Amino acid sequence: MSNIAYFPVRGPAEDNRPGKRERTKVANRQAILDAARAVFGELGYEAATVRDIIRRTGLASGTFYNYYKSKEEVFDALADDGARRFRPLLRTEFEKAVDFESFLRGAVRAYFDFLAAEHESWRINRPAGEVFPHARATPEIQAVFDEVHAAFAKVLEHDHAPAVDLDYFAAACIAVAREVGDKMLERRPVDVDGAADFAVRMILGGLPALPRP
Amino acid sequence: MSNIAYFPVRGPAEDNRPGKRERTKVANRQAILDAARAVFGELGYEAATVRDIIRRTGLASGTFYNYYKSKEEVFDALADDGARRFRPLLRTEFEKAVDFESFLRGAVRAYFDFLAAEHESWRINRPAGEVFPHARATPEIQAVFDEVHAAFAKVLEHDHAPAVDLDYFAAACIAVAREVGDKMLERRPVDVDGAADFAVRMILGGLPALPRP
DNA sequence: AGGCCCAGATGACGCCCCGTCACGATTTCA
DNA sequence: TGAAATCGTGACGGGGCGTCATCTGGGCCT
Repeated sequence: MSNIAYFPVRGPAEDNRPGKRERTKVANRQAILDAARAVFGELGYEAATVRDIIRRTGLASGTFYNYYKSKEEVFDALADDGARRFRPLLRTEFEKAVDFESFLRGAVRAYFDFLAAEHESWRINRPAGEVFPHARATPEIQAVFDEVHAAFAKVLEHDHAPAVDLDYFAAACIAVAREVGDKMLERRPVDVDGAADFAVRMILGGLPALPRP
Repeated sequence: MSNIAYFPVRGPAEDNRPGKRERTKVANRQAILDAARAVFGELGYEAATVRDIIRRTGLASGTFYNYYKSKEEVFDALADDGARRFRPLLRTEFEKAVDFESFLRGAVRAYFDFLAAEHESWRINRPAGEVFPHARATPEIQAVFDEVHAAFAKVLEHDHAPAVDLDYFAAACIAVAREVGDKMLERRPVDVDGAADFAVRMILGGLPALPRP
């Protein structure tokens, strides 16, 4: 053996790759998240257990609790993840928008596209009838709601639109988008355009403005 | 003591009161339901256990399972109970209605009144943030949805209104009513009139028709 | 009234899942 | 290289779940 010891040389391009500890940590966290998505998809939320999730990763049961406190927390992390990925799309629509109508149309369209895409990674083999607790108000989801609320306020003000009860209005819009979005996913083929058109007209003009099929 | 023994005489008005067996059965079922309502109110749905419920009744744990299969089933029974009590109110509104607008107004108003009344018996001491699985599609709740759907179809046809995508439309209306109703309950004082007015205008005319506060 | 029968109340039991913790392996740092 | 820190591990106690053998008392007959 050379008596010149080997030391990893860090060149000018500093190797800022985290150490092994850190790498396995993020890998484990991600593995648990992936396993959880799969298990929730196959067994449904209620039936899934922490051990079902951790078993799929090959890790020990105790390890799960180094990353998440409970099944609920993992689920919330998945939900947060979705919300976190959606937020930039929403922001883009806000920046593109020139008035309330264009913002609404863009945002609904973005949401429905997002829904359709996510749909694939979830509905693998879900027991019929079970409903995921979509409504969980995780921090990131709440942030999305707040952002919608704020965007509505700004855009409506810019339009010199008459003041409305924003709390009710934003809630109603989100409700319409959610429900029509859900129904959209149940139809074959999935018609994002049609559903988005419906939701936008519903919000902008109510019953008289709806498309006639 | 008189030597003329006392025998309860069953007159022509036959005593068809059920026997003691049957009476304790309905009493137990009701006791479990009441206890469940209280426990769900105090601990929230997730934290509540079958034993919390049965303990409050003084019955043995096994007895619970003579009446309901699980915590879920008891919760669904409570939800069904609410839906079953609401259905006649909805039907009354349908019979009173002369056109779509009057039906919608009556139905929304009835629902919000119902919500405000039920509110009392539930929000006793609920842990903040937890959301009940309102969305559970129990048979009775599904029946209410179907009835709204059917009523919409009949009333709109009677109005000679242009055909719309009833599935989307009914879902959107229910979503608006639910969400605005929820928000209504969070405000002090609870303003049923204002909330109903908002929801009805939202559905009938969308954003431009909303009241300006 | 007395006796038989069975619906249904009872609670102990075994099962499974939960969350913890003491231990050991591996990485990091001096 | 050795000490210290970090984190994976799986056994364990705790507790809720749903069942079942047993017991109790109401219904019904003679």
